Amino acid sequence: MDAIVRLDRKRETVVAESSRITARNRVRADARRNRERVLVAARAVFAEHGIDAPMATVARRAGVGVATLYRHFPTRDALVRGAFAQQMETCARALTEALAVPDPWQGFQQLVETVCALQREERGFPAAFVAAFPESMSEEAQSRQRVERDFTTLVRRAQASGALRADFHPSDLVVVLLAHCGLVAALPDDGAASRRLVAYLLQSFRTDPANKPLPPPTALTLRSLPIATDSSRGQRSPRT
Amino acid sequence: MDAIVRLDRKRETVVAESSRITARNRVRADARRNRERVLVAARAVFAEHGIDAPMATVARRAGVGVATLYRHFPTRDALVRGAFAQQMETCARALTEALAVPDPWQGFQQLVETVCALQREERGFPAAFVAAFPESMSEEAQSRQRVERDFTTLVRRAQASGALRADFHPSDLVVVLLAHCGLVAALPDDGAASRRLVAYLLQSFRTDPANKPLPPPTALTLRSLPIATDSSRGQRSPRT
DNA sequence: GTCCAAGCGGACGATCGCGTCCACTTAAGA
DNA sequence: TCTTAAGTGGACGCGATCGTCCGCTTGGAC
Repeated sequence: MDAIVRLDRKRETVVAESSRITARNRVRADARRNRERVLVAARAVFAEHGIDAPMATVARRAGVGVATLYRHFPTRDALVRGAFAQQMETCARALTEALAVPDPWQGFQQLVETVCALQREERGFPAAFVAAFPESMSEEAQSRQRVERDFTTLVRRAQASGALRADFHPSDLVVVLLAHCGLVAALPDDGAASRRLVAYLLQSFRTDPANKPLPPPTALTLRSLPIATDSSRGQRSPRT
Repeated sequence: MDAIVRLDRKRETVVAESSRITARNRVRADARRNRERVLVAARAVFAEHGIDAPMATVARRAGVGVATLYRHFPTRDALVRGAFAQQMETCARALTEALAVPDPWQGFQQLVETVCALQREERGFPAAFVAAFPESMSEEAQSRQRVERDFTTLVRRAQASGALRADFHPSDLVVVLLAHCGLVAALPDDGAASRRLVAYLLQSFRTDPANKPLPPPTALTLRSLPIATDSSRGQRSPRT
């Protein structure tokens, strides 16, 4: 494998394509450490300045050079995906767990609440979730298809049990998640608004609206909104 | 008024401050025309590339120079506000009209649906709505206070009539609008998702869920999402 | 200890958007 | 028609971000 054309710059690519399998274990310790540092820094910076924050800011926060960052994550998308891979996996796992819950409605409810809680707790994750959707939720198309099939199964079961309204459509999950993403992205606060929205939506999904008490209302008024202050504006056009 | 200090550069400012009232009618015809052109172009460009689109793009689309644009709208915020002032006024008017509807629940429902329809139809407006919230919905703090008071009145009435659930809080309107903004911003499509969300929420706001049929579900699946395609990515990081 | 390539950092040129400045154009009153 | 200042356009300087390039450092095999 070493006899292949060595046009200097091509070298790296060739190695990457041909011998990554054998080199897997030969990744330098400092490289692995730096990669991890970058991911931690990326989550912090993205949470603070939004996922459009300058790559250099992430690098500085991580204590590495920009080149190091670009080597590990050639594009911003790759970095975003890397930074929130864990959260994405948790989402996927939540679905599996939901299917395992005996009462299908409880499973359904738990799934929605878990995913929304995840979005509300990790700042920057909602934006990443929305931006990377087609590729995300899992790495490959096949896996995505499985997620879809599993969720449909969950919906069918919950409807069969009589708890989930018959006209709920699996695509409504996307609607809920995107709306929720928008809400938490606009309101980086304690999550009261998020909880409130989720409670409302879950109630309207039930066949029998048992009318459980809602979580407490938010302190929002039309005039005392934390939006468009310097901090949240930074979400859109970040500075160093 | 002409005898005031004329330090060359100060001139414009002085005139603006002292004689704008008399000059109101003396605005040149071409200036007014250009202003209008800029507004039209701004709406088009914002709809296409998001409200972060380069100012130069708006100017080019309007067929004017950048200086002209900056003269009429010194900041991006001013331009955004100008571009969507009409929509903002429509929102405010919708509240007044909702109060005039005999059945308070119908008024409430109509208000939510009107505002959401507006957000869904004018691309770029949702982002402007969220970004400019504290200043928007009306020009002055006093006016904002009136909006808040009127909406609270509407809510009280609807609750007294028994149709709106007692634990609905006026701040929930903010929650609904922000969530809806997020949804339509993420999904620049035909509005099916928006209608679906609004219907769900309105149902969960009712005391007696008459369970009217929902609007048709969206065609969304977990894998065939129009998000993160080139067109919607342009919403976030616009190019010329 | 020696070696060497994987890995590293930071400088650098390119690109882009911003907002100002200034010389020119033109609307509109006399 | 003449005058004039309001209005215009585009070039330009500035600063920020991008992603690459290249010489140096260091992990780890021997």
